[in-house]
Amino acid sequence: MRSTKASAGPPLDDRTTRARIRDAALELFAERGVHGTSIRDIAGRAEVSAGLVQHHFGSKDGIREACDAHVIDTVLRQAEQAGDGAAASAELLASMYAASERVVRYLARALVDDSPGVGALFDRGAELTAQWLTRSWPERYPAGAEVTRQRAATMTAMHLGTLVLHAHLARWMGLDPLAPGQAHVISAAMLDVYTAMSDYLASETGVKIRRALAEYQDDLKGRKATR
Amino acid sequence: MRSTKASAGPPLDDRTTRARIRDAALELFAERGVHGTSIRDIAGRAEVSAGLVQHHFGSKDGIREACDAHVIDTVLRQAEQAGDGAAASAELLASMYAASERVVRYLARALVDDSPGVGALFDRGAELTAQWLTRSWPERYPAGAEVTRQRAATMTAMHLGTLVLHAHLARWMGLDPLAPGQAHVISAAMLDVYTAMSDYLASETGVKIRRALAEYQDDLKGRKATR
DNA sequence: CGCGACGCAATACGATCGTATAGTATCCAA
DNA sequence: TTGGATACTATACGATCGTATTGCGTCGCG
Repeated sequence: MRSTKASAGPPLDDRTTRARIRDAALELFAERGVHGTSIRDIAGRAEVSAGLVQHHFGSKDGIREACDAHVIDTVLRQAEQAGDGAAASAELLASMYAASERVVRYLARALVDDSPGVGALFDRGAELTAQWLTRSWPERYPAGAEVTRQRAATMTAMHLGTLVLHAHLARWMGLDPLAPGQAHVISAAMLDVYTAMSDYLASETGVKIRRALAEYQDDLKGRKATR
Repeated sequence: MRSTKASAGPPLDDRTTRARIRDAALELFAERGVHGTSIRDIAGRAEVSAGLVQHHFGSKDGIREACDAHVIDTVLRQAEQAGDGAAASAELLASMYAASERVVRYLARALVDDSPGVGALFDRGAELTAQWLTRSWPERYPAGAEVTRQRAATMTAMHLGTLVLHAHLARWMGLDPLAPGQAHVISAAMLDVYTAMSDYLASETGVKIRRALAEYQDDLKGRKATR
């Protein structure tokens, strides 16, 4: 049924009814979260019966796992192509934006909806960032050191923050950064923020702030050591 | 009942049973999201009956609004005290961490659970950041300009990203940045990331990247103008 | 003393949820 | 031709949800 008969052979996977259901789930999970979406909602958007959703994915958790798997597959595939050039996470993000809007929107929600699979994606991004830090400043960020892990994780969270909080950015900037072709706005803005902060930290005030924080941390470390 | 009789007169608000219910709601909403939390869950954690929750807040949406109002009140109160020194958002974040762990954890979830009230908090943070940008670089970030709005919103999202993604940071760094007394780890890491990126952007590669992006944006602008 | 107001629990209700089951149509292989 | 997968719909069931209702005890105040 549903004709088009397309190519002759194997169940190529995509654009099948199963894929349409999965895409509907991706969209609704991204919009309302997993808890806020019912199987009947998904069936409605995919224009099939609720029973069919269950037939293809077994359970609601099955749909979620299928969504996670599809997103992970897409992201990792893009990550390979993006190479490991400098600022890996920024490029990776950009290529993902271009790959599939649906996947990116789901990813943005899944990062705070604690899906175990998508959590591994954060880890992968943080790992790439850590490697980049070590490559750029080997003596400052040794591989595996605590400081390297902390900086890499924080930087990853900052970059992904612009993804996760896209709704607020859209409201405040008057344009949706997840809409097709708008990703560069965020990339440019992040780069510009780094540039501005670079100036700021070189200023008199910036030097003072850095020194104050360094002293505070030394103090903290000293107190911990003598405790 | 519940003795202590405390002060004589009016329902002073806090530590009343009503406040205990609200705190339980704050915790559960933060942990599982609004959709993932039932009124009976809240009643269970507050050790009261489900009917009492309804009696105090009217409906589930009423509880949510009460949580939002309490968080907004707490945050704004902290924002006043924190002054408007440099890097306002960082200081504001730090003082909030110290004020109430429960409030911060709820805020982290509410920022991606689209609560209208908490959305206004993002706006307030972005506005403070925009003002700081304009004060620091008046010619580069004029008040009200599009570039100022974009940079301020992006910077705010980057900083709040470390809040919203705290679970991933906790997993990757081996310590919960929202635990009492751990906020400085993120502050220090963010500052260090800015410092590192400052070095990077001054390097040969960094200059090349910035030039490439500038050309890309000029190209984009030109194409839009001649279209 | 009495009588509302309030804090609180218990129960009941309709709606909706995830899921199980039964049934129909279609198509490929023996 | 037939028979069993496969794709798909329809319906039903038990659990849980938000909410409304009712009732009980305990104050404060006339």
